[in-house]
Amino acid sequence: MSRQRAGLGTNQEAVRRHNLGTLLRHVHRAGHISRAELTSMMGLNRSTIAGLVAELESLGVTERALPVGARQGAGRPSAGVALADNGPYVIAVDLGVDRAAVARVGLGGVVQQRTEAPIDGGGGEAWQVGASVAALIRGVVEGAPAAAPLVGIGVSVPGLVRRSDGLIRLAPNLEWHDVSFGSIVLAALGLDIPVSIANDADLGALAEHQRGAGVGIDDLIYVSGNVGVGAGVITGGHRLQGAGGYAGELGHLRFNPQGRPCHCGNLGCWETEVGAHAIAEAIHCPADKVAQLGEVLGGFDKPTRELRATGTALGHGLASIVNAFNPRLVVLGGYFRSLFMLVGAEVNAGLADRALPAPLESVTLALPGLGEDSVLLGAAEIAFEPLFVDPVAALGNALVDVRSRLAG
Amino acid sequence: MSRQRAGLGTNQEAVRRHNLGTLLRHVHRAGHISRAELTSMMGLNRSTIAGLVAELESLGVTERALPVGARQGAGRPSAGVALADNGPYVIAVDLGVDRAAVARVGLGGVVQQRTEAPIDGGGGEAWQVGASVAALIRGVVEGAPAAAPLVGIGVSVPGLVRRSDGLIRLAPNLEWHDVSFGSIVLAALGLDIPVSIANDADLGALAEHQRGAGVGIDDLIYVSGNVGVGAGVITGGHRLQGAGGYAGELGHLRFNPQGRPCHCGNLGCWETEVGAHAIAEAIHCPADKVAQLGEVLGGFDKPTRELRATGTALGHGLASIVNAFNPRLVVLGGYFRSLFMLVGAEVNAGLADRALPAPLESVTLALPGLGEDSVLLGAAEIAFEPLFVDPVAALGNALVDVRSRLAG
DNA sequence: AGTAATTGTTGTTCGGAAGAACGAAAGGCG
DNA sequence: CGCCTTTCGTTCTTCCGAACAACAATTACT
Repeated sequence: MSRQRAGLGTNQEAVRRHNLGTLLRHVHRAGHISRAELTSMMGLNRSTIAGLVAELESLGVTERALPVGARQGAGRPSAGVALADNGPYVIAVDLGVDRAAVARVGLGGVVQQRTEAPIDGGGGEAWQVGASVAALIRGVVEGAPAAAPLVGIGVSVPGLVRRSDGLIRLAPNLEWHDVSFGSIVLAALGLDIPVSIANDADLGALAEHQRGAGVGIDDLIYVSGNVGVGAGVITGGHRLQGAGGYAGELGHLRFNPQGRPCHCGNLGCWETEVGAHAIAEAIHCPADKVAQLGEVLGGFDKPTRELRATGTALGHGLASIVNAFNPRLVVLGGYFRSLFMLVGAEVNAGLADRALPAPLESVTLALPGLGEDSVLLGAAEIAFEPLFVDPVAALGNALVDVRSRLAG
Repeated sequence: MSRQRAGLGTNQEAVRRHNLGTLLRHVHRAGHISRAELTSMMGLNRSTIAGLVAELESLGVTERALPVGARQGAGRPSAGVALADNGPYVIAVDLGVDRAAVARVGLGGVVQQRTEAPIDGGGGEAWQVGASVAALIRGVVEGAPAAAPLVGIGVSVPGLVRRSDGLIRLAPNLEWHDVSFGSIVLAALGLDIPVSIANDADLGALAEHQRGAGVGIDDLIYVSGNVGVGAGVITGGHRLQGAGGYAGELGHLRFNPQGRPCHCGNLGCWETEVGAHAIAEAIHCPADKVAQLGEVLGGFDKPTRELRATGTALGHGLASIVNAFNPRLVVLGGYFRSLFMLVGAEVNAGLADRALPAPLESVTLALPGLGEDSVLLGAAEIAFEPLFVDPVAALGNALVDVRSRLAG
């Protein structure tokens, strides 16, 4: 779950910090869990768990709950650990091509409040979008209890995000270059809290791994069809980020060097065959509907010949991906969801035809288990992350009574 | 450095185990290191380090050494921690297409003894190869001090290895399917010790990361030209294995669908353009020399036009890889080493032409820092791994006086 | 009702990291 | 050359927190 900083020893405080964070991670994952389960899962003593739970309760994060329902055999029922009302929450932002979604999300991945608004995709300046997003954030923060601490903001962006500082290097469909969106939003809000920014497909992968179609699966890929084609990779239970954070740009895998020109400057990238513009052209979809390609595809009840060919191309590209990453699961998000429901047979056939036998035999293609909210929940996850690394410190940095601060 | 099992808490013994293992890992990496450096790197107290070092000394793993040379400023010089003679060692096996190399490797990656012998690549049955390898192992074990404990055996294989049990699923150039090579070697030796088996490119990546061109670089790829084309990926400092352990099969990325047939059944895999057979054909190298393609290429002093085209194709393929994984370093091993020395300009140009700007700007192509021994040292690394996870337990399982056991 | 099984609670033990005090070994300086 | 400063090893003590033991609480089963 956690990857330690290399080479460090474990000192006394680190033990407590890690155990407290791990316990909270379990509660976050399960929502409602018994102390007995925590004891067996964490491999610690009953009394140790009791101490940790007591600390979380005194921090206002969890509260004692009734025993969790189904039991087997005799014995005293184990007390439940549940998430507190007025517990910590985060703001999740999903920046799409034509709209921004903002939600207040509590522990357990509970969407407490949600709004969205159209944004000016093409020529919209970043500060304008930032102002719109800030307004949406104000809206969802209004509804939060004053006592609840705000841990941070997580933002999903359809583009390349530098992991060292969250700078948006390139978001082709927003036409952004080197935008420090975190600073923009914080300035518009007048707040100073941690902002985590990441690529939309990466966050889709994270969310599907945590609470979607990929629960318990430590090697999965979320392939996102969202005008451009991107992917998020979870390997060994961790996000594959790469040196700069740009890993997963699978839309620009070489696919057909005799193919069409891609906006990246090359010929025949995979995206030129299975990207939104290519599909829109194949089904004679008007250009202004490309951003809603998922809905358009959902309107089909039978695949056309062109769509079947696209499905095969999708499968062929996935074969390269399966060979390279050997995932157990590939989740098809964005408009690929609708496409896969139409031409799943062709996709699977194309994959089976081109992948190596060994990696092929253990892989499954699946639809997202969280529907459209994958990415938003992923944004919430990265915002929560500091809380699981060091609960006490993260709560110390969190903001309480955000509403009045926003007013002032 | 170490990835904990997910969800577990840290109990008392785990702390000591982790600290002892981490300290030993540092000594293994540096070879000779001062206690003061260990104190600052691990973030623990002086007295704690002293206790850990004392335990390692009593285990016979390290011994007290003179202060490490260069110092700055005043103060008492810090005692050195050095590797003990008669310390633990492993057997590393590198199974090539036409020869097997076997070495006795001590902590610090010190090759203490090394042999190799030709093996019957094409039709050689696995048990025959296993017998040859066992004989080589007997040879290098002969030279070991009787008191030194043997921790395990690490084996590198040019093929797909299942990570759950080390089964060799497919080694095309050995013509092996589903071979349990570990059991075969152990049976031939009459011993029972841990055997770790992995793909050659994976181990090359590991070794270059640990002590080669990629020291300190947590995101790198080792691309191996070794008849077939494979790759090992280190991401976030850890091996990218995938669900079954087959990740990194980049030789079968789709490259040119109008291209030549590949032995995997598809058309135009990258391997059909930059694989050994393709290159051999391009330079009119006789078929029986393909296994020595590296040496053959080393004989060129000027690239031919065909080789320059191959270099460009290599660069184009690497562009897809750089887009997908965003490494900071790509190490070109096997015959790619010789090829890169000849046509490095074309490779770099091909890469720069096709990769996305963001991942491109931070990536470097490099030659292996360990030459031909990358893979062998990687095999030693995986054999040592249990020692760093739990030194006391691993030494408890290790064999002492192996020579007499082999005789009996 | 009685027993076995499981868990919460409380007080104690114990392992090991941290900290303080002191001596040892170097460099720098007059 | 002696003294001071700096840094480190050594030893002893402290302290944190996980483990453990004993007992009470709560269920299922007979």
